Amino acid sequence: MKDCSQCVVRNRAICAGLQPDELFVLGRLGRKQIVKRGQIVVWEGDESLIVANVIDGVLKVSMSMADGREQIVGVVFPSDFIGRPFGKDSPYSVTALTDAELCVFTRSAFDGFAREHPELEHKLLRRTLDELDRAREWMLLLGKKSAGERIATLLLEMSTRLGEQGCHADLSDLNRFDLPLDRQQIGDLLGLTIETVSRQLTKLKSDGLIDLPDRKHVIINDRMRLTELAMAA
Amino acid sequence: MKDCSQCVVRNRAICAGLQPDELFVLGRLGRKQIVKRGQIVVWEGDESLIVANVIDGVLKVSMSMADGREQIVGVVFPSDFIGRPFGKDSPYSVTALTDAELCVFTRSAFDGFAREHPELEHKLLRRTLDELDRAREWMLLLGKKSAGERIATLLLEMSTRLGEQGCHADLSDLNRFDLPLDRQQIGDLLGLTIETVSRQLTKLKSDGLIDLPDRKHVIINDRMRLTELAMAA
DNA sequence: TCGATTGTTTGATCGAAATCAAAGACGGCA
DNA sequence: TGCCGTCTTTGATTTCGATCAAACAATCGA
Repeated sequence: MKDCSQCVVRNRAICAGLQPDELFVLGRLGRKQIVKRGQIVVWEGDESLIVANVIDGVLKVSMSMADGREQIVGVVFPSDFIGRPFGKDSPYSVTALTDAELCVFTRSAFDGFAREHPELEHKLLRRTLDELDRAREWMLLLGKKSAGERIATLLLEMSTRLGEQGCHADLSDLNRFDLPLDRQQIGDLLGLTIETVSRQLTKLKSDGLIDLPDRKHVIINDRMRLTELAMAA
Repeated sequence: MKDCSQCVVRNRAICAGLQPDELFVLGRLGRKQIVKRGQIVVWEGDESLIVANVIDGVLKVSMSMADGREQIVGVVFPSDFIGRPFGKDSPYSVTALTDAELCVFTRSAFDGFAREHPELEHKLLRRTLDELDRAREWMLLLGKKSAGERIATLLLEMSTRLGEQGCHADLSDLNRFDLPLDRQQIGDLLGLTIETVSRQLTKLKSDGLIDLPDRKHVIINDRMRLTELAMAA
């Protein structure tokens, strides 16, 4: 890594808050890596060799069964952390959903550095606690919500997660975004089939809650009704 | 807390590894609390006021929707940690499934102590990473597994989690245990109804994979076939 | 610009689990 | 010991989403 002080996720990633000299040492351990859409960065079941900060792009975290059924268990955005520190194997795969840019560390080097820098471990702990909250929220969705509720929840979640990225002075943009997932991936995230995803999206559109100008682009017209739907209020 | 050095979860809880003087300080911050089966320890949506180590008993972590649908998002055993540190509100409830004994801290006191003791935060981080792995494994179950696969997975998971508790020289006991959950709670954990849970358990019994001498007691007769079922091998 | 490939929508049918309903078994307590 | 309330099992029916099938739309390379 050339110069962490210039990093676009400098103030949001877990390295934020490190002293300049610490940041320099960490920078020497990491290297920037470009990955193409579809590329697998971490393999489920393999030894956990690397961890990384996401600089740009969106990636999925997924687990699968012997017969190929796959569940997406996390979606990762710029400034988020990926990989499984402090563990022998990675229980999940990480795959780029868009072209992406990562700041990659060998796990052993990262683990060592982290153990010597409590501030970094603290940041990682907070992030992991947040990720656990999100995973549990998703368990509620997968265990109890109907197809319509799941789609509504996804759209709102994507709106906010993507919105956290740009620092909008203007929040109106929250209602327009591009889904980084295709229909199959939405299904794998929501525990639904591609057909059900398509039908539910079409229904939301014909009910006027959203518009779908093209495959990826979503416009939320009625955030309130969408929220009611998502929470079954 | 009188004396942490006598604590039954001394070597397994996150306080393990602290120096005697540190343990003394932490001990002054905590107090032992007995809770009865069914008692709610943490309320979903409320300010996160307390965290605790589980000394004895089993508790559930759950989230619910406005209309009452409930999903159990975690089951907690002795030496596990409960509550949401470093966060304003608790996004989930914690309820005792059996009579239980806790070592309770106010969240603010715990947060403060943790920030000053990197070794404790490191233990908590590892535990949170493990819990996240488990949550994601459960997302795969909720999103993709059939009712039969879910029940098989649950029985094996309970067998190992409960087995980690006692330090069995004799491992044969792993195949006999008491479920700390009733049928409704099993349903809330697996995303199934009580009737489906009952039918699937009856099926496993009539197929000879398990025995059910009474409501709570489970005997695993054929762990291998049960494992195949759980993983759809 | 065309044609092939991939991704999406729409329609028809099926099936696993939910729901509705009732009987049965257990456990606690007088 | 016997009764009552709760939990569990079993049976009948329905439903939501899966599966099967085909048309349609978008994207890309030649």
